[in-house]
Amino acid sequence: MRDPIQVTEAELAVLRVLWKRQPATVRELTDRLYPGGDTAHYATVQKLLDRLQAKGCVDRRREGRANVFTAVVDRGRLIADRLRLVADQFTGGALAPLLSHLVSGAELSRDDI
Amino acid sequence: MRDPIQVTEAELAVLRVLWKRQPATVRELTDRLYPGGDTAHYATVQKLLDRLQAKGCVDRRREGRANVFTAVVDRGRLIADRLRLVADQFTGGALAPLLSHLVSGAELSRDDI
DNA sequence: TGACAAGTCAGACGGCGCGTCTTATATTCA
DNA sequence: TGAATATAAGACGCGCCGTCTGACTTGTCA
Repeated sequence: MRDPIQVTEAELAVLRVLWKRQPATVRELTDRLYPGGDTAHYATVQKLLDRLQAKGCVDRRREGRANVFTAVVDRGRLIADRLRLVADQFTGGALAPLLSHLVSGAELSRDDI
Repeated sequence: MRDPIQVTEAELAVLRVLWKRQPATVRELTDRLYPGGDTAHYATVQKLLDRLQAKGCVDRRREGRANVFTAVVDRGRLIADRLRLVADQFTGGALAPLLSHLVSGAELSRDDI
């Protein structure tokens, strides 16, 4: 099976913006993440996008002289992968035992099923 | 609220042994984790126990010339903390949205509730 | 008692990932 | 052509993690 996608906090911040405003340039993303950001911040976002692309989370498309980025993984996929990691570490991969720890904090559980 | 406990993979391996054979000396743990391990592995386990104690996961008690360790957190506590982190990152802290990603892989969900 | 084995403790090390930043190069347009 | 804007590649510092070394303490037994 494909191995789970692991995303860092800064990378996730980029994805969060992308999920809202789908195709976006580096500049648009930078303006949202670092309002009034300078050249360095711009390059930071670029590097994060590089790594996101390497992880298969993002698609890069040339448009004019700029790159336009699109997210190719959704939030649910990342969540599922993270939960799988937790399951692997704690319950030998079984997902069911995790349920009990969720419902202790969640109240509308019956509706979901 | 107290902040969630974060444990690394090697630290978790120590805890897994402890959860089975409750009070245990460094030697016992080392023999289980590094069969035929030398002095260096012994020291590694010691350092891991140091860090586990600093994180409040383990209790150290002197017995003769040796230290005897006991786990003071259970697996469920660590799982709950990890799930909380996932929720914070992806759903703004809400646990309920995580449920749907669990049931896709788990089948006995009705029994748990 | 003195020497030796066994355990403890503090600290340093290499590697790696993450977020950041610098620099050099390419592209577009007035 | 030159200025503005974008890209691309790489280096940097920091912190964490797992490991390992060495000096010190504690108990045991001839």
